[in-house]
Amino acid sequence: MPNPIARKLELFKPFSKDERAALLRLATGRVRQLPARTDIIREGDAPQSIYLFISGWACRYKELPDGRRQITAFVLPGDTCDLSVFILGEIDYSVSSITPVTFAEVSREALEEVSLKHQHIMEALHRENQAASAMQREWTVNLGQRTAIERIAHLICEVLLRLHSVGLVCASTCEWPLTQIDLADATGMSTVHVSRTVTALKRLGLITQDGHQLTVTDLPELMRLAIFDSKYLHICQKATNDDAFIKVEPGYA
Amino acid sequence: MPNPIARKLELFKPFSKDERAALLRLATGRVRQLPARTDIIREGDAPQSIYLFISGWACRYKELPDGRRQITAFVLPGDTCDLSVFILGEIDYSVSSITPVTFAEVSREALEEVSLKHQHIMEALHRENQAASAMQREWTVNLGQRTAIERIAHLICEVLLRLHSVGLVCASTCEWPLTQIDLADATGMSTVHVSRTVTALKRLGLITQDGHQLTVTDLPELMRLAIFDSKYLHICQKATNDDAFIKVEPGYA
DNA sequence: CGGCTGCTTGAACTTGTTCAACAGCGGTGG
DNA sequence: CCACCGCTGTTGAACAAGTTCAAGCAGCCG
Repeated sequence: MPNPIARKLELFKPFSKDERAALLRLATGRVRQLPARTDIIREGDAPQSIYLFISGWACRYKELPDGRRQITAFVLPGDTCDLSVFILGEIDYSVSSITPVTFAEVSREALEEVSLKHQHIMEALHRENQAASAMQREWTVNLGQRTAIERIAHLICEVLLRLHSVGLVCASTCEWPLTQIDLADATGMSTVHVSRTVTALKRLGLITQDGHQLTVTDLPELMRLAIFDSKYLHICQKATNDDAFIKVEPGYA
Repeated sequence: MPNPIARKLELFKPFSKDERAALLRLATGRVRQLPARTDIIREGDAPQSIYLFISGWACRYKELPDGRRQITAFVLPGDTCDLSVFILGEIDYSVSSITPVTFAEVSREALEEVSLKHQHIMEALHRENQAASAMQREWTVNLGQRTAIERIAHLICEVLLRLHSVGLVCASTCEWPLTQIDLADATGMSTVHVSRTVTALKRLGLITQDGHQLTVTDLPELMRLAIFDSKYLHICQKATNDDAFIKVEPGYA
């Protein structure tokens, strides 16, 4: 599999050979591995690096002092985390691995050096960052306006398309390491209701699960149910042609 | 009143005389006024300018095709909207005025020119942008984890502190142009329940309303109820000393 | 004055939560 | 190898939170 970071950052605009090489150097420099369910960043940290995620799933979350926990985003291969450190200083959320993860650490200095020489790489990182903001807005809509089944369906659509954009979906099937507890924390629902809702999606013939694999058996209908409009992901269409099983409709309709 | 844009952008790091002058030039260049309840940006637009809000309230929102509407942020004096245009191209949300608003339009060219000459201004704009992302994350938490009364309380705390940071709060009182419909769209609740919840906050002696003015009569208790931690706003502490009536506790506790 | 919009209140209803019991599975240790 | 344990997911039943429907009221503007 090609490096998901290059793949993801190139979605909008292909890199030159030079740029790709520079990016690869970044992504193979200080590579770290962590086991599943381990904190990578804790709220209040002020890390001196950004992270480029190479493999595995993680999540960003915030906790209330009484233990309530909201997952605010999933971090998938090819994602970066998080450019804002250098701008805001202190971080107001935590990041934790869900599966074992590997990621590259890029120091502020390394990043600055690259940004001088390779403007396009910096631009791509900023675009990635803004796309993450757009996702955050859509999550706000998801929690505020959608019903339980719409929420879960929407989340599945989002993850599937994002995984697809980095080549991690095959025949509408992808890894699915999320527990229903994760799903509950991401959608603001109780685990009990998540269970019932996922069951409902299966009974509707929209998804099936086999171990840690999830298959979307009727993506158009899942997207319709979720009122899913992929525009907010800002993923270039070109990427979605690799896999004949995914056809992203322009707009809802 | 001093220009809220300079005031807001300077919260983190004061500008030089030169920079302040340049910013003022931007903010007094192409100034536009719009009446209340008017769209400023529509989803799908690709504006060639960013907006610096000088006076009045606006909101960012997204609509589902069936009419459900989620306000994802309030835009207050001193806020900018939205740097990401130039990075992502097409915009995935709408912005609409709530009161009559005045704002300055800054073209891409003007911005690029300033960014070359006045690095600090650009940095401040980026910081503002990242702070908006942090707010969006907190809104996700608000909708996902907090109960009705906590949500409304949290929203009031946020707006009060933000207004305070640009000098628009006096003796714990501020303008409050939001209808309960706005509040409902922002918190994902029905207007009926917003009404009951606001009434509850009044009965608890935490807030009072007089026409379009809102007074927070017990901010510490409101913050406690809301489980409000101001850190996510990334507002410098210094700003909050101007008004003796507001004391932001560090952390919840 | 009349009509509109926004706010309030009651009552019935819906959605999702909580509590509780249990099943399945994988890992660990005897 | 089996017994046991903890974790995850499932299901039922009672319950709570928030919605919907409906009516009425207050304030504002023309």
